[in-house]
Amino acid sequence: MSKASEKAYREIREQLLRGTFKPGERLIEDDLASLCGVSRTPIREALRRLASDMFVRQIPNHGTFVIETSEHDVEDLFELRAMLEGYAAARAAHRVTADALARLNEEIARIDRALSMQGAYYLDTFLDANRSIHAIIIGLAGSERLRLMLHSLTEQSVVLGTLHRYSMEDLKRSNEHHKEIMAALRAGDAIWAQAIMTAHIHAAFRSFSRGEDDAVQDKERKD
Amino acid sequence: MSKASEKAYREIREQLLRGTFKPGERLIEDDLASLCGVSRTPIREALRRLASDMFVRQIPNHGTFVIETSEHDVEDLFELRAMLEGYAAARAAHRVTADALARLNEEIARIDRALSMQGAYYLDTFLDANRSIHAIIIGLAGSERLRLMLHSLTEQSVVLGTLHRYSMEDLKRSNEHHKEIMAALRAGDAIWAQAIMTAHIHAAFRSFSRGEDDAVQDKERKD
DNA sequence: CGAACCCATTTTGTATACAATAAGCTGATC
DNA sequence: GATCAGCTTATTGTATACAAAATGGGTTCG
Repeated sequence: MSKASEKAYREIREQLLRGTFKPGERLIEDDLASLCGVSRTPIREALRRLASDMFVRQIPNHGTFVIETSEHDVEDLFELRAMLEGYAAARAAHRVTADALARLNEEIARIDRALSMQGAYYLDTFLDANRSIHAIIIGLAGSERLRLMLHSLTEQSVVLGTLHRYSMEDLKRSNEHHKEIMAALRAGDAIWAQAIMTAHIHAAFRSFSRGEDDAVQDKERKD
Repeated sequence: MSKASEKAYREIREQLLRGTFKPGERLIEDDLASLCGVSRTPIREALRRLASDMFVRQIPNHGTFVIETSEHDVEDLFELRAMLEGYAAARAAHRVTADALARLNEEIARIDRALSMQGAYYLDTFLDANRSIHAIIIGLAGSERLRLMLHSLTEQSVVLGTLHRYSMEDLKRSNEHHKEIMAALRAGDAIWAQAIMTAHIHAAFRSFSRGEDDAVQDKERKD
């Protein structure tokens, strides 16, 4: 945690996201240790964290392997996220505060500005503000367990490469959803909030799924 | 995992459930090591697992502490379980097999027999069969992620001492729910399955909550 | 020619030793 | 008398050494 363990976690995670370690590949603790410049002890801690994040899979006495992901997995992931975030939004509608609404409004405006200015880093701004928006809503739900579960799911969607696949149209619609979610929260309408949030996640999945079509066909042709 | 780590995990978990380690108490790795008869290395692995199970809370460079639980936590836990198991039941209705129905039927009958015979271990039988029933349904849902999340939640409800609080009436109603869930699955009716499963979990919560009333009132009087 | 067994090597699991950091306590100073 | 500094001790974090287990390859036997 304090230094070596955290460093190892970040480094291995980075390599996994970069694709240096391929799905199914076995990760040797000694190799990772020399790669990260630390001993095996913090490496083992890092691998355990990555396993609980479902980035890798550990088999006792056999080693740890990079997770192999399927199309079915992606759909599963989004469905769970849609359900849990919908639930979070419903709870948030009952517990929303003026301060939270103000913060949501600021983030939503930030996305609007970034998208209209068409600057170089509009996507980074979107991703950052989007993360904040969802964090605020999940925070309003007031369940640490729920927060952890959703954190795990969003982490997993990162490793599946579901980001950077959205068109400008997708991003604009996404932010319109944000505005509607905020309206539902302000109205204290839990069912509305839940429904629009569920739609929001499903729409994101379809955007991703559309962009992925070629790769899917390639994969399936091999079988 | 293989031996020492697993032993340490089970031993510490056992002590936590027994209440030997009190909520908020700090757990010293060295003490646990001598208690379990292993070195600190597997102890640290065990503590990490227990932390991801939310049995303990780890603060970097400060130590690990037994989780402190509140009434709000219990309600939160059951609400999440109700939602997730309801979702699992809905998915199960679409994917149910004849074999699974047969196994469900056997477990339900096992509970009926145990409850009607009033034997000494009817509660153990109930708990075991109940676990099987829920495992079968979650398995039918076909989502490893969902299975893991629910496993974590049920583990947590164990540490909160939510078992051994149910009356005979509660257990009988519970098994009637099981029968109705099975009927919904056989009919392939996802909405019915989801609704009755959600009710099933909420009923369990109210049973538990009722038995807990005195303790709750004591707690609240202090504030 | 194939399969199974045994040995060498690699890799994971555990123990111990060491380093770094935090908590507690004594004593000095204001 | 209280507070803060510095030291001592206790505890966590990391490295290394050792033990157990698994993989892989080669040989032998059917």
